[in-house]
Amino acid sequence: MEKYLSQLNDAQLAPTIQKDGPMIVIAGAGSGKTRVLTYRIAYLMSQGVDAFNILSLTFTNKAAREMKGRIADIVGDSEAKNLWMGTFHSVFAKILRFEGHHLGFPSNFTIYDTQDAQRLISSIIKEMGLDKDVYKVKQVYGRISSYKNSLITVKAYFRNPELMEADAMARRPRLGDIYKEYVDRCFKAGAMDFDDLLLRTNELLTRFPAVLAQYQDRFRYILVDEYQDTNHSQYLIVRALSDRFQNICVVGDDAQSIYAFRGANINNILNFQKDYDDVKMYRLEQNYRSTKMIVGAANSVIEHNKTKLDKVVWTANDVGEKVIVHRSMTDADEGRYVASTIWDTKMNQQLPNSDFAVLYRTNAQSRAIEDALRKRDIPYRIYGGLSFYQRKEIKDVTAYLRLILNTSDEEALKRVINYPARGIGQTTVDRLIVAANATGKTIYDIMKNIDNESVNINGGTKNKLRDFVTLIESYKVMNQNANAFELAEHVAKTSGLVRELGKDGTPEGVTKMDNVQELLNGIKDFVEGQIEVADSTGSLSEFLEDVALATDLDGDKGDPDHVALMTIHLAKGLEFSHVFIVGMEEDLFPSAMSMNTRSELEEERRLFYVALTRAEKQAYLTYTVSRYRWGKLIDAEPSRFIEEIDDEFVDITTPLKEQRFNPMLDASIFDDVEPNKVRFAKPKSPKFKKKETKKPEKFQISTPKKLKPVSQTDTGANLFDTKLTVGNIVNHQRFGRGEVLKIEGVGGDLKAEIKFEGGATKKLLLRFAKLEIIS
DNA sequence: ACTTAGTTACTTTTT
DNA sequence: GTAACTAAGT
Repeated sequence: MEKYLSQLNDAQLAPTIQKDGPMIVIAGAGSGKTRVLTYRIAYLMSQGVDAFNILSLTFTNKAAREMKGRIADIVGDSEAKNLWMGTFHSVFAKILRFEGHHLGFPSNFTIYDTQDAQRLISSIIKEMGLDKDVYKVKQVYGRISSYKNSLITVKAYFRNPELMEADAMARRPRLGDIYKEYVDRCFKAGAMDFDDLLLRTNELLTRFPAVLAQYQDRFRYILVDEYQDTNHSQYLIVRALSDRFQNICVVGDDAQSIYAFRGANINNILNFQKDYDDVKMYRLEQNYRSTKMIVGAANSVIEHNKTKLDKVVWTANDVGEKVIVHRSMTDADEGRYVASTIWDTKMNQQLPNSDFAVLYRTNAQSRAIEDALRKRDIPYRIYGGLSFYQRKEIKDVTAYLRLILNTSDEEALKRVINYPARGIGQTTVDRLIVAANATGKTIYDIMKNIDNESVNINGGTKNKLRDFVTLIESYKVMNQNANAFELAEHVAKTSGLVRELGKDGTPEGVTKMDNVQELLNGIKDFVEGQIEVADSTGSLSEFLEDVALATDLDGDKGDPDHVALMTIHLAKGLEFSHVFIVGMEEDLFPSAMSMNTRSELEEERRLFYVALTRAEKQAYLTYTVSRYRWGKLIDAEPSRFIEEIDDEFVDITTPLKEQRFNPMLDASIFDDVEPNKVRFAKPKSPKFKKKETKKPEKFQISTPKKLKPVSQTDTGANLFDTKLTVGNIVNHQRFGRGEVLKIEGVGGDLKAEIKFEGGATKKLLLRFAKLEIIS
């Protein structure tokens, strides 16, 4: 242990070896907080604390796994295995499996992901006969989620006139009723959503003092990482569990709080000292990660925030290079700049691809970067976005598995009852739901007893329902003996799912089939891997729990030498030698939706701070003059954050305020094309060049708004009067090669029907589709 | 009950 | 620029 402790500086050592009592570590970016946490746990164990008595909560499963690995290196595998380590959600899901029966939940309860939850809310809104344009599913879900995070239960909601009034004012007086129905239905389905995992834990600990006492006694030492991102619900759990021994160590950085939008409460970290007696506070301010330039730039940015703790991050590292700011004309140019800079840098300095990361504010920005990297043959990987487990074909398979474990799972049932199609339509399902709601039974129970139920369903359909129940029952029997992989494979084959996907010969269909195969492989790996793990049985339910709480960051397979593409949120906690932060534009970063209040803007700024501090050696900021967004070309303005960096830390290669590219002033090349419809992605069209020198006078006499709208026909003809004819072989970026079968429509509505290799026939708007004519 | 065409919202971030 | 959802037609 001495050997490890000697690796720490004085500031890191102090919190590491404070064994008992409440403490908070304010850890600046790159200051070695993970090291403090891991060594502290190892230290506790070396001081005789039993691993069983330590609970360590992290922000991602990946962080937990890595930390556990590092501790295992110090104290040995077998000891490290006994640590409770994971995200709030995964740890308390596990506890709820044991204790949920106190609350009336079965141990095999389902975890509803966001999609399941929103579907249920959507059907409730429909059943209640409410206007879906007033009660927007996402907004309703958001409200309910924030209530749960603030521990406002249905009861509490109806006791609080202010909340009810607020919803009534927002033209949603029935919100409380939806909330109530949603909670009831989840309960009946034996399901918890993400927020429930925390809310129900709170309920458990509050209502059952004996249970609380048991876990208080068990978790004598509690450590919480990324404390700045905890919400009220998580805060209360930590409070309750640590109340007896008060051996609580929280680590965080208020400057990196970026999850307020999902209920994280920055006050948890700002007020920690008031919550416990005699709190020891430590600060880690020396940054070991970045150059002086990057640290200086980041510090000067965060200075603009009003709400923050006093902390000065400094570094003894080299001065390094200034942050480079680069302007591009369009998002495609931006991608090219990023790709060519990566290429040049890695060639000149002999660096691996994995030294580079491209960070963006929104997932939608990844496409332009991807295209550019692909053209340069630079290996990359996109993190986040739609996770593997959220894809339709994967959710369909897991829905069968969920239903086998928990036939009350309403969302799983609705998903698969008629997929693949077996003649059970919406009407039948609606009637079953009505019957279920009226009797208090689950839909599955109604189906099982269909002969004795008074439902208005005809004999033929009843037979189909019986067949479905028989199918599921046969799976349940199999589940008693087979392992998760055998069962999943059997289900995929016999349910007709695989047959259904096999019929679809399109590239997408093939991909889907591959994905299902990958899922099955994953289950196989899981089953085999779990045999060695002591507290695991390799059961189907365990696999599904992993799936429900998995994120894309978790699995990292394939060639490790790739450029990483991800959102800034996802990049928190990671570091790269060279970091590109793209889309540094007003309305994008800071996001247009986060500029209404100071606190929202400050969160965006912290996000920028997080992005900058990911870089070890070099940070690049790029912005465009106009960007293709929502299928349209939008003018962009450099982000205010660029100017907030002190001049001494940045190298602005192109002045920010230079006359921006304006199609109206400089658009002779586009002739009479309507300016906001101009698409730069087609510069090869011969018409563009031909008209470059013609008719500038049109623009001198018209302002953009008064400009007579050009008819669709003209626009289309100018832009897309390519040589595309029936019979051409074309290449599409995503769909691959195909043959043009038909061309229809006029002008901007010009469509081509293309039969792609593999059999898919698609109608594409030529205005949007990027087609390359091969022959 | 299934198929097709049309519409919409997505594009702020995620356990 | 598309996927997912909805409404109308068969």
